[in-house]
Amino acid sequence: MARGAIWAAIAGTLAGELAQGLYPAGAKLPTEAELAARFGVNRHTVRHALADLAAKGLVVSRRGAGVFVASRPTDYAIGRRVRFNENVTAAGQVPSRELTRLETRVAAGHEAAALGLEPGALVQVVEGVSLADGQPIAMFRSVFPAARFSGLLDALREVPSITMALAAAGVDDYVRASTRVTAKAAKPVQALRLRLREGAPILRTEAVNVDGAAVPVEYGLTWFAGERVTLTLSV
Amino acid sequence: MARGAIWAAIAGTLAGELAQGLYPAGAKLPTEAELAARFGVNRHTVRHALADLAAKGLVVSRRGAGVFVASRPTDYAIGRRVRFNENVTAAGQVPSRELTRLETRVAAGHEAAALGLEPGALVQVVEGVSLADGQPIAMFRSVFPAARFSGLLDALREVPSITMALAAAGVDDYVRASTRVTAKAAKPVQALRLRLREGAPILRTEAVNVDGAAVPVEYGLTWFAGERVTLTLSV
DNA sequence: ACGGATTTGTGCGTATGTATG
DNA sequence: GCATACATACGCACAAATCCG
Repeated sequence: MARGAIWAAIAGTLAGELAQGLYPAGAKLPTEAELAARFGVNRHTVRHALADLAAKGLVVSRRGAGVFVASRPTDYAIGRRVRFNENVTAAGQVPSRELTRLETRVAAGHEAAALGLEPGALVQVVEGVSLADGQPIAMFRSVFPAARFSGLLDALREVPSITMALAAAGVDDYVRASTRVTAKAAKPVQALRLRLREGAPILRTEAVNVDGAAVPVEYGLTWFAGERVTLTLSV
Repeated sequence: MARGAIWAAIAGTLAGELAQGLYPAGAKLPTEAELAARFGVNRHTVRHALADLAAKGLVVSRRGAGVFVASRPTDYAIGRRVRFNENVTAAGQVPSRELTRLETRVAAGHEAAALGLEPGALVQVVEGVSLADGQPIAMFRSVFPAARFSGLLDALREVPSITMALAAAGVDDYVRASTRVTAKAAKPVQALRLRLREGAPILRTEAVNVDGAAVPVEYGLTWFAGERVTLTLSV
């Protein structure tokens, strides 16, 4: 700890305590004065450390109120190629997911249309929650043509990502063909799953992913916790 | 100027002078003490402004040496999927381009070979300069099979990127199949276009892009201003 | 090669402004 | 209105890296 600047050591200590979950997301940190006393340094030195953490997106400060644990990830890139795991790992977090439904059923009208299927065709449906460092980031529902991906549901139980399950089904690459983004208020069930209050802002994206031959492989709806995610639209 | 923090006003003033090209890339800014005297503020206030500029990637400071104008963009990702606009926008800059040539002609031997065409086949050729925030980043020459992309030149006049022009021609996705990188010295014409001195280092990349069916759609040469770009090879 | 001057980095102390609760 | 807490700004001092004669 001796080598390097004092502020860097303090920032590292605080970052460790944040990663450890000592302070829950949204919690208020001790005041700058208290932190200065704790580490035995001037308040400016604490501020330098906090500025570093703020630049990394770990904390957010509000004048007159305090310094709070940021709800990460701050940014979620939405481009032609979106991989949840890449977004999360790029933010230095650990991605995980919980599956809440796996089923094969008849496609709804808009699902069949989005996937270019005949009305009444069968589809595989997977629903679940995506988490970063254990905190819910988004709910998702993905719909796949059942005729092409017969073993997909089994694969999804085995591997940790949709990308890998599709790869096992022979789709080694896919791109986002279209995306629509709307803002909604959280319904009770959504608020429960995403650990939000009812009525909290939700970002809803609707996307169609296609393979290299432009054939639709997935029709996906995702509901992001608006307070924890900023969608970044690239191109 | 009165509203807002002093450091923010100073940062804005300096950012404007940088954007104006008052200091060339790589040049040394006045010392913190000099800037403090110029703006009539404490050195800490100048440091706050410089820290802000550094966070935005506009300047780089070296202890004992000084503060220097950053040569942006620092990184230019070269992967299987390269889109100039994505690289530039990811760096927080505004992409643009100037077309210097649009023509249809007989393919040269190496061009036909790269695109898998018969010798003597016709190709569409577009040449131009890519800029980020108005500063030249690279010269490019792209060659396309004329038989497949008859309306491409017209599309290129309409849309701001090659990716979009190809999309209009039915290629909604393409990947970089091969890339070769060499280093050259700027020739007089290149130095003029890229606003470099003659003999300045140039990074020359030669790439073949293919569509989802592995059919070549573009043979491209790009000459990057070596002093302003670092190519990052990924995958 | 060396040493002093220069320049940025770090840290403390103090004072005042401004938003919050 | 009042106390609290972060934001800004000034001043001083020394350390560390670089530069130059």
